[in-house]
Amino acid sequence: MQDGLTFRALCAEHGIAVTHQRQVLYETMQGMHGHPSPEEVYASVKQRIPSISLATVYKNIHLFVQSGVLRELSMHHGTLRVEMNKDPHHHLVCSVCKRVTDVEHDELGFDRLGGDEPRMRLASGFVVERVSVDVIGVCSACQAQAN
Amino acid sequence: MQDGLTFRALCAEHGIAVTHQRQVLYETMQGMHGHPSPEEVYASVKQRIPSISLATVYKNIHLFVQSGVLRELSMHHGTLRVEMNKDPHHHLVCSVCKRVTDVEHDELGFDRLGGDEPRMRLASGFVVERVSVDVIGVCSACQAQAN
DNA sequence: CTGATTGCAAACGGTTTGCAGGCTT
DNA sequence: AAGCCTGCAAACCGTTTGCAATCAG
Repeated sequence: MQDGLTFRALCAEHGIAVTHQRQVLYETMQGMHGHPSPEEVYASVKQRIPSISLATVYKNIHLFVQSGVLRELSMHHGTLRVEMNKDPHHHLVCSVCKRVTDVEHDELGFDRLGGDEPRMRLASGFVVERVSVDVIGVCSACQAQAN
Repeated sequence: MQDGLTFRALCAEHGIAVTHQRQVLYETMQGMHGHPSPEEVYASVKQRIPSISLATVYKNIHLFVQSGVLRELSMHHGTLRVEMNKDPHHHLVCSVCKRVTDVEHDELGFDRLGGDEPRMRLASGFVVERVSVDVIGVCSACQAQAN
């Protein structure tokens, strides 16, 4: 099965050990769309490995992210979320139901946003209240400490 | 004292009752800069009302935000943060120390970001890893339900 | 064989809730 | 007087940790 080979290669590439739970975890997550929470991932993986523990899910999600196996992750509505969409995109966060939906960069029309028209409506029907931009990186203080 | 008048007016305007702890809470928060967490606000308010409880701080922060007395709030590093900066701005989040710093829109130079140069450095020395844009608003499903 | 990884259970930190007494309107 | 607001303590939820047994390299 080629998935097996792929995962072995991935692990070798990133210098982490191949365990059964890691492989199943990885495959399961690849099959999930959106922004699954650890609990959701756990529930899904449990179908294939009923004995797996939530702690293992957490440990390995962190490992995947640290080692670069998983692309990125974002903190939304207070729980850890993993980003499954590998294409460049942004997020629509509903202030009522808190659901997070992806949008392509182009659909946003940034040239019209950010100014003085807070109530614009996107093609999807989403009414924009405000735009929050987070620039993630390393501050100069932490760069200095890194030596 | 004019602060008292201002706060009374604010409460009337937003239809909430005036209590001593609310007033002190509000004044204290106005005097804080950055993105204080409830614990930080609590510690600060405690200096003027030693008997205040953390639960009251939480309840009132939520009330302030709900009723519009406080401008906006953002969820960063998993804890509730209140936005004290009323000017339009964005956030620099350090991926190492997690500290959040404000940036004016202009300093970001969006025209150069978002493309294929992930490692640009801002004037402040902050090295950009990625940009995360959240568009907050109401999705069409929730608009339909609001009737 | 040695060290990393697992599963469990207990600890943890931030947040919320139920309740009895006190305060605002 | 009626009801909202407070402070306390317990509950809660998502996440982390310590540990002994097990597994990968």
